[in-house]
Amino acid sequence: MVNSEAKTPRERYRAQVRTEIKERAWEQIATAGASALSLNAIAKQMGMSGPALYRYFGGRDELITELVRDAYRSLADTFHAAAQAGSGVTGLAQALRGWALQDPHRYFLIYGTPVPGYQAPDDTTAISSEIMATLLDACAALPSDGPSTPFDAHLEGHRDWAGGHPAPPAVLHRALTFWTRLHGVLSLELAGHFTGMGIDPAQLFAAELDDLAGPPRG
Amino acid sequence: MVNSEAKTPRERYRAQVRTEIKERAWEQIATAGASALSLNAIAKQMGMSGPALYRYFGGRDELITELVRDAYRSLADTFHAAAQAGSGVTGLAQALRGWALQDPHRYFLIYGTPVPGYQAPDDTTAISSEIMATLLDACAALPSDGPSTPFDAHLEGHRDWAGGHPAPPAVLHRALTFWTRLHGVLSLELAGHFTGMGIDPAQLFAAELDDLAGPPRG
DNA sequence: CACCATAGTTAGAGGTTATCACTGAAGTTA
DNA sequence: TAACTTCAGTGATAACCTCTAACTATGGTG
Repeated sequence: MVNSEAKTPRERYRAQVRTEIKERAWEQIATAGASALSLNAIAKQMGMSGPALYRYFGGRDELITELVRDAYRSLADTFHAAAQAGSGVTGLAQALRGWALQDPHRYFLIYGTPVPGYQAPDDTTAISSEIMATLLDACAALPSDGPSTPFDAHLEGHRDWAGGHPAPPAVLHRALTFWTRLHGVLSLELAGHFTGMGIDPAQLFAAELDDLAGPPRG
Repeated sequence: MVNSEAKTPRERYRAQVRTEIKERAWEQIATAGASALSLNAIAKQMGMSGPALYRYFGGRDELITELVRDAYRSLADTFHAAAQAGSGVTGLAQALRGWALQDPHRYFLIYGTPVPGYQAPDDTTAISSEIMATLLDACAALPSDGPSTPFDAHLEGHRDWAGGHPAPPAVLHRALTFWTRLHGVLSLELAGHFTGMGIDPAQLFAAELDDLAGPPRG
């Protein structure tokens, strides 16, 4: 018998209830944000009473941690798929934006305001570097490169985060700015800071992407 | 008698208590984040009992709104001071970073994950455009300019947010990217996404700033 | 001094997370 | 089949939270 999946019926049931709880949690997060996530409400919605959920999750924080993990996993999968589609960094960027717009609260759960005491568990940083790896691959495939900047020199000495990826500093730099710039536009868009301004976030995003994927800056 | 300030002793007292409440609220936000702000705790800390605070603020939301307003005001003042110091966009950028690092939660209160039901009152958007105006002034003083991009054309038709500032689209574009790019680096830094990576956020920020203030991109 | 607007109080409704002791049912073993 | 063990779900309870309502007491003002 295979150890990994579907062992005892009890475990099957347990896993099913766990995923249903998470589904309800996602619904709740999608409508009201992570701060409004209520174990009580989820329990009531599932027809059972409050403390029952503590059989499945140690508490609110543990549930949120699990959701963060799932969100990271989802983004990593999206990135992998986009990378395999082979449309380079622009494909990755569009995949990122699509993923973010599909559920803004999920994006904020990862990249938004950090919750007070919470800190990401180790495996999320593993998934995070997985994401970074596919981004680095895409950036390495771009035509390189402009003059070396002082920051490139700094990166030469601090490339641990790249997980041993054999890319020149300029590529690391590009991946980093890809991340920060697109996050800059995206997070402001999702937070609604452009709504009152009348400008089109998609075009601003595209402009940043053009500047990123196009010219090796000089 | 002057209408504007220090009228009756009661109003003086009232204003004093209001500011003390806000001070405590800021302390609380600085340590535990905005989501953990508790009127009850503030009241207890001030030696009075819960509901007393409702004489001074309509509720939690109204207090937070006030804090958001103050945060905007503080940032606008910081920007004005930096602009008057006359060190251009780099001065503005450094002022922004210093202001953000001085109290990260205050930054997130403005530019972080939007709180569920809350939406900014009108006057905060007024302050926001005040900030944008000084940024536009600084950007207009930069040497211009590269080739016109498609997004510049879009901005030509959507420049309402600039509040009638007489700047060419390229300058509007630059101000916008100044905002989004620096916010990208800054928000990720404040959220701690660089801590495990070993890179220096200050240098990444500086690199983005160089790219922004230096070459009219091509 | 008398009056009254208002600051602050307690009580309470309704919400939350979380722990505890208990019940009852399901699965396991003799 | 009968006995036993494990565990899901329960209600009660504690300790918080926001916010409303009614009441008291005090300070400023006619």
